[in-house]
Amino acid sequence: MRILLAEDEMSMSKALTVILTKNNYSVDAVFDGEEALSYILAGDYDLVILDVMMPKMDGFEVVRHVRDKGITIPVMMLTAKSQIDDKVEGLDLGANDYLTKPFESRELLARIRALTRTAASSADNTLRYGNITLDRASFELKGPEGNIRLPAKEFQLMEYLLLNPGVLVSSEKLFDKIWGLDFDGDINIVWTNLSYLRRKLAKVGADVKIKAVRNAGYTLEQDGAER
Amino acid sequence: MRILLAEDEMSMSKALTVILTKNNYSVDAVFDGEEALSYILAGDYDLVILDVMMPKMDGFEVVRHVRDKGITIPVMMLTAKSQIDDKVEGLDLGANDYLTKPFESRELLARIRALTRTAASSADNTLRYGNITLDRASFELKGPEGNIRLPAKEFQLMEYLLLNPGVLVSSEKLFDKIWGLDFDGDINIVWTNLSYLRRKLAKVGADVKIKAVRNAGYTLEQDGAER
DNA sequence: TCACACCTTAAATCAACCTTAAACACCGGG
DNA sequence: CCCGGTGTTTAAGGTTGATTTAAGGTGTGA
Repeated sequence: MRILLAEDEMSMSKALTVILTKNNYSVDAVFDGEEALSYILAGDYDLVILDVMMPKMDGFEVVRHVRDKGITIPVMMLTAKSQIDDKVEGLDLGANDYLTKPFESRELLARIRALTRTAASSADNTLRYGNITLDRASFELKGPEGNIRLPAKEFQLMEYLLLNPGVLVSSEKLFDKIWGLDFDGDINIVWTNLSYLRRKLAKVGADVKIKAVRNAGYTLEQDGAER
Repeated sequence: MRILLAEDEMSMSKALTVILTKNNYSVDAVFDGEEALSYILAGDYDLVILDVMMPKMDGFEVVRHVRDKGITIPVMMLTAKSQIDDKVEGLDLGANDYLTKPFESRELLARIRALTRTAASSADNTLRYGNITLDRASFELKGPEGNIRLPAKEFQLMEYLLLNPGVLVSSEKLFDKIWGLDFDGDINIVWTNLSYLRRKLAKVGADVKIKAVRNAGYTLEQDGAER
């Protein structure tokens, strides 16, 4: 899951980045509204966290521009103010949620989960497909023959595939989604991590596999199940 | 816009109904959790507002059941309590938003707008002709007797022909279009790939064929159909 | 029936993808 | 502060399947 964090106050930005990263979100931090807007337009984020008060363009402005472009990405607004008028303004302009500082990290994380929840993800924060389960809280991959805790990159790969089961996903998509636009390594990194992930899928006795489609991408599919 | 309101306290329910109705929402009010669940499953609502504390089944339970059925309708939870733990629980169970009583109607309405703001668009990415279809996302050629994933070059040939059904296309045109002007191989390559493609068309039971016109090119035509 | 245009097949080549291992970076404990 | 462990990235060689080449085949019109 990729999150764009737009927060000009450095200590807050750092703290949030640490919290989010520890929870296996891949975070890009920007420090003013204009940067935020351009990153949103260019990048492929699952969520944007916007401070209301920022240099150059405030959070409200950013949201307005984003929505004007028809982009429906979930936006969470942060502010020190707690007046209802501000909340109403933010939500009317297209923010999906609103959090007032100070807040607890548990609440932040819970709200992020709520905002990024999709049809494929269940209420108890686990993803299932075939005989495997991915626990998004503990990052554990569970199968009939054991459980393994996945490292961040492999977790994100598995998560993305489980959110799109049976869908063909190009390796560039995975690359952008998990390593971000500014990572300048080789696409090879995707293959390597998929390889590690496959080994772990085998180890827990999964009946699903990550199938490569040459020149096209990957799909997660269940063993004896031809659609 | 249809809203299901599940709130057992009569005065609150009345008040909410008035507010929502005034704002052009059509509201169905129910007064316990079981009722709420059966209405959600039966009805076609754009949003559900759920009180946490209700007779027979509380709001958390209702959400859990709804999500277990794979229903992704936006849910807003209402509660008198304001502890973070409750918020976390509610959001984790699948609610999309959370509002603590008492609240101002402006905030309620703003949050409803945020939750029901939707944008969904999906382009149909398949080409059809005769009894075959070509899925441009998955590179699959589908016919009555089966599906085959086409390799890139054959796919491009098929795609070009399907975009110009019945039109006479010279082999030079295909050559330039697919292999590019700087490719210095033989025109033979087109014949080879057309040959492979024809075999696959036959395999999926297609009623269309690629007809060669001596000294002119090719046309895609349907079996017994002279246009 | 000859030449030309096109077809088919199979083998050779090439690119994409996989796997492994080693290098590197980071972090918590001693 | 150093050390070992964990996680991430780079690099290199292997495998597989797509692409291209090449060579022989078939049909058709002059």
